[in-house]
Amino acid sequence: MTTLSAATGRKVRRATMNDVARLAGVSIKTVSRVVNDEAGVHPTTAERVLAAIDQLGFRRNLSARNLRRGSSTGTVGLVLEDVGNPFYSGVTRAVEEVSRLRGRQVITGSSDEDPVRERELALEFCSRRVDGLLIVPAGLQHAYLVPEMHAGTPVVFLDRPAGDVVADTVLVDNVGGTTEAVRHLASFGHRRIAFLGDAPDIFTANERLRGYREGCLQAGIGFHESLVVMGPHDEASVRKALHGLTSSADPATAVVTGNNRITVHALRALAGSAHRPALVGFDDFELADLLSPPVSVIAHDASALGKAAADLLYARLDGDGSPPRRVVLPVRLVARGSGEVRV
Amino acid sequence: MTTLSAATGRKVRRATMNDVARLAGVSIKTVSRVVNDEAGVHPTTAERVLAAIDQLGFRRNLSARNLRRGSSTGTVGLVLEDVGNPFYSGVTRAVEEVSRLRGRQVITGSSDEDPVRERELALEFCSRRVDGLLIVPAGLQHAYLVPEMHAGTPVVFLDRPAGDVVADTVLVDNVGGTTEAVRHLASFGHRRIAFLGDAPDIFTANERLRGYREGCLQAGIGFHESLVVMGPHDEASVRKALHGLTSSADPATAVVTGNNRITVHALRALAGSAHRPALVGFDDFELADLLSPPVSVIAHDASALGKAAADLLYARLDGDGSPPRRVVLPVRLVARGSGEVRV
DNA sequence: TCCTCGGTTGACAACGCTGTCCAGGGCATC
DNA sequence: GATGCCCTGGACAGCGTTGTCAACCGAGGA
Repeated sequence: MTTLSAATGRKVRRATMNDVARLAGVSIKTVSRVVNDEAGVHPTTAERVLAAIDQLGFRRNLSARNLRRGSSTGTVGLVLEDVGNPFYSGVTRAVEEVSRLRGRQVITGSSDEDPVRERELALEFCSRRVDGLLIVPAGLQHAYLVPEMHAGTPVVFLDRPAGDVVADTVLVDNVGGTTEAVRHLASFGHRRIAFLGDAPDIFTANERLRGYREGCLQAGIGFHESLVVMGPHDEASVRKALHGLTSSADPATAVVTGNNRITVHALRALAGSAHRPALVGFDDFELADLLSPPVSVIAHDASALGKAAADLLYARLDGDGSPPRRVVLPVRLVARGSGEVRV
Repeated sequence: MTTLSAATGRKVRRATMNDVARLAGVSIKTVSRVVNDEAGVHPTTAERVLAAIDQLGFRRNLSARNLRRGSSTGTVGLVLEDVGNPFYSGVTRAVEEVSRLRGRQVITGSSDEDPVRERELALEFCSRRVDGLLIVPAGLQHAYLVPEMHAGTPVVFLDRPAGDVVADTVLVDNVGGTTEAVRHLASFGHRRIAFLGDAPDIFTANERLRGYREGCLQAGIGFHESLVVMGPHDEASVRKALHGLTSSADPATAVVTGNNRITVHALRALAGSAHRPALVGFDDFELADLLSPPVSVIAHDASALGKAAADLLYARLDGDGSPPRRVVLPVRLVARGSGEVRV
């Protein structure tokens, strides 16, 4: 590979084993042996080789090595919505942690919830011959992965299931969590409980809506379409939705927010308002306990999600050939104050 | 490459161009031409090849391609302290963004502030022949990178300078920011302003301490060793330090915290306490505006940092051979309330 | 002295792909 | 009918590395 030297702007070529061999006056195979700590090299020879390596700044080319050995590339691909989102960076960290123990590197990419971009990323990773793929799916079409899976690249879906592919999947208990949130609020006397969710084509948003409905039914307060707003993303739309919900003739006295971003937008919208609805948010977030009132949440663990998915992937890489599994991680309600307000 | 098929547990081999060629009844070179959209293939032939590709689930092996072409691997390596930390995940996102436009993938790794781990990661990335390296340095020894840089791998240091290597570096104005924080507090009448910083062997911690001292001198309130505590990491030690500072005979009436983690620990320690010292924290963080009182901070932009570093790296990759640059990004004081309290 | 044996070392091919160069066939031109 | 050119397709080498196999060398035993 030739490239411009940062220091000099001169064209440079990285030293190869051949260069080292020439300089050390040995065959290339001997260099290979030294580099790979293989037995059967005379100490004196090894020393000469090491000196040459040092002098030339040689570093073994892993691509060539893997190509020749036909072995794994030692990488796994992680496609998520946004590496910058604290929730996903927790996932990333956990995946990295597990991968480090397995001696593998993680390549990440953000799909920004765009199915096309997801596909590009995943296939690009496959071209790089990652040993496995972890994907937070955007959209519902994943048939494009079938050839890859068939060719031996294990795929694990995180946080959401794939649309049209049977594969390992790790989810959190979206339905159970939201159900519990509603029942919790109802236990404090609330009967007009609103739900503010993400766009309904997102799996988790839909599941949480299901859980909300289920909670309403279980609490005996009925499910009212008018108390549901799906899709608001930014602060303005959340503010507007909240205003609509709490200022109607028969206003909502409590709100369940469908994810951490919506929760934060809602908190900002409600800041300083005179009478605030009770609130339980899906997803925990830092400092929730320091707000006033502290925010009650349905908590689940990004690292647990990442770890479970990575464990599953590595089990496949270890040869686990059992049928695809679906793991659902538990969530727990953390009562901090904002949800424990009587009507 | 052989591996176990996730679906069947059977050994599978990915199809190669050779397989495709055999199936389509053409030469391997013709397959290559089709795959690379090269001109000069009869449409009928191309169609036959594409059908074979489809049938076999062939996907070009990028490692082999890059090896043969001697071209870039299309990857850059990013070594930071912890991908899970929101600050760094903002950096990661920005790097990814810039890289995407340049058609490159990002490989990340967390050093956990461990120089040995940082070195392992960086050199592993070099073995993978990343086109460039972005490093948030841990420790002060980076001579190990000299052969790599000499071999043509550009390196940009982020957030902190390297110890013993002259290279491109992107920093934020640590000194200026802390100086401003102290002067700001002093302008509200504070004369006993404490500083709670990270371990002094971390560059940013040390710089911010310098800024603190400078601020004290500029404000004419003198620098008092007894008002400085460096090194506390966890909530317990921050709590202890704060208690010591605010309950002495001549207590601190204001505090500057040295980074976002310390700020958060301090806020937690101070929560519910009767009279709180004025506080300005280094690093902005989400929800700072929603706490009571809202937290004043020295803000700087993780994405700006990541973008600046990535831009610098890609300039080098584009052949920029000018002397190493040091970019210092501005910070700004965001007054939200916690720092605007009179003595 | 010859042979064997263990310890070292090297020649060579091949991993999957692409750049170079050449062959064959069809067509227009002379 | 011969010549030259374009179009299509293939043979071959080689990117940097490692697995295979064989060669060499000195020592020790028959």
